[in-house]
Amino acid sequence: MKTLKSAGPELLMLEKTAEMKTNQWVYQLLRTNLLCGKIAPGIPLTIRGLAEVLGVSPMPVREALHRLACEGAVEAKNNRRVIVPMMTAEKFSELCELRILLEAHAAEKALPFIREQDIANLERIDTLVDQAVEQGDVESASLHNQDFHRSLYSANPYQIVVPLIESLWLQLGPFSRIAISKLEKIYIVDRHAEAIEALKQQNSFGLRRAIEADIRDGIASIKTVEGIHNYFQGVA
Amino acid sequence: MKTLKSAGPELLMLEKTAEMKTNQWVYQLLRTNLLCGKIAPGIPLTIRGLAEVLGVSPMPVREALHRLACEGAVEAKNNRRVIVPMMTAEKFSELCELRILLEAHAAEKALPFIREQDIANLERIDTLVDQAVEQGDVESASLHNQDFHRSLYSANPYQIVVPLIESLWLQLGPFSRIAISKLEKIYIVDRHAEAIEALKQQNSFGLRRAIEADIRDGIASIKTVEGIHNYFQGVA
DNA sequence: ATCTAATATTTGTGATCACAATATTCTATC
DNA sequence: GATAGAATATTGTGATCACAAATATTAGAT
Repeated sequence: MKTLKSAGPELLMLEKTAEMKTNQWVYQLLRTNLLCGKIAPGIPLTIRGLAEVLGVSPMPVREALHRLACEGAVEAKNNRRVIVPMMTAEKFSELCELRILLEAHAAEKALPFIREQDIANLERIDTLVDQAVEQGDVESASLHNQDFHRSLYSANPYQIVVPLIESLWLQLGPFSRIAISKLEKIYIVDRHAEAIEALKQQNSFGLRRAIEADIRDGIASIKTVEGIHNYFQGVA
Repeated sequence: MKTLKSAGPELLMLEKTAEMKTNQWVYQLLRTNLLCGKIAPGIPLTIRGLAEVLGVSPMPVREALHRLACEGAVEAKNNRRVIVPMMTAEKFSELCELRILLEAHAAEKALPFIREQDIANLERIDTLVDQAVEQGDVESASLHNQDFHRSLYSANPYQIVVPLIESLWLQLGPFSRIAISKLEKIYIVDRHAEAIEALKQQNSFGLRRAIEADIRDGIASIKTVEGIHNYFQGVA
């Protein structure tokens, strides 16, 4: 049986800062690795195995795995095995549709709360995305892109939808990264710029369109990736 | 300070069946009590306190509370206190909008997968709702109503959206119950019947409309409840 | 050599303990 | 009497252990 331990410590490590609690560190670390696709679908994740690799007690790992299962990032089988779920074409399609549905709604709901400083902040983040893409820093680009979306939606103080959206991102796993990495720079800049322009004009419909297009561009770019089909049906 | 323990063991108890694991029992019990509104907003929930009331070790309670926090049913403050979140008018409104958005989508996506036996099953569940409402059994009516919606959406085997919807129900907490309890019987029957009729005719648009109307009816009925404003802003 | 049964290992869960951080209560001072 | 500070109690977290269930491995029989 192939396990994570036998597959080698292929985990991307995050350094644990002092003020950070262990459970948060483990959670963030596993979350990041799942989003990167570092942990292949089908490989069983065990509490003790991960605890040993990370050098912590099983307790924080237990907690993090439960939370990730709750968010849909990992799947708790009834054999009481925890694995990274397989991706299927249908599941991928449904996740993308839900992203568009929820993020367009979230953007529209955030619009009335957007102040000048929020727009300035979004422009700053967009610059960071731009720079990261230019430098080919996929990790940063993906991170800042998510930050752009989250910052926009979070302008609405009555927040229900952002956690739901983040759950979708988690379930999309490595695909959100792939989208960013393969995307021509101009696309991202365009869509984000369009969104910012719509914000300035208080143009609700334009904002929806910009966000929807941003997501669709990402999806379209994924389909151009060579050998992307290997990511489906669990073939790592 | 008013705590759960000092407030008395006002918890609605579920009996723990043998094949049920302790953590599931605790989770279901707390979940049910939150949906009933048995636990008032603002009251701090402590691991040890609940463990003592339930007669279990702190460990399953710790797990259940973390999961409920992840689902938005309880709120983990940074003081590391866990409380039932307050309901505000804006939050309530946003939750209802998201319910309509997601459930209409879910219904539409389920439609192509609906078989004859699914329709028969939905009709059976609807009868149960009907009976429960007739007998004034709010608990059963609420349960069967949720079952109706969940069964409909779950016909789609590529399920992403149902957990998101269930999270919304949890965050709406006691309100979903109130809606059922105060609703004139005829309304529910009508909307569910409309939905079933649309299913039979493979009428996607009609199905959306029926589901949306069903949810809106519930919301409308809530607003007629005497003293409903006490449920907002945390006044228990 | 292959299939089955028994053994051994691994795994998740639940319980208990230690500890640091937070909250609460008590006390001294003005 | 009110307020600030100290002492006390409570809480969540992390670690370790015991145990039952599930898996993996081995032994035996045909």
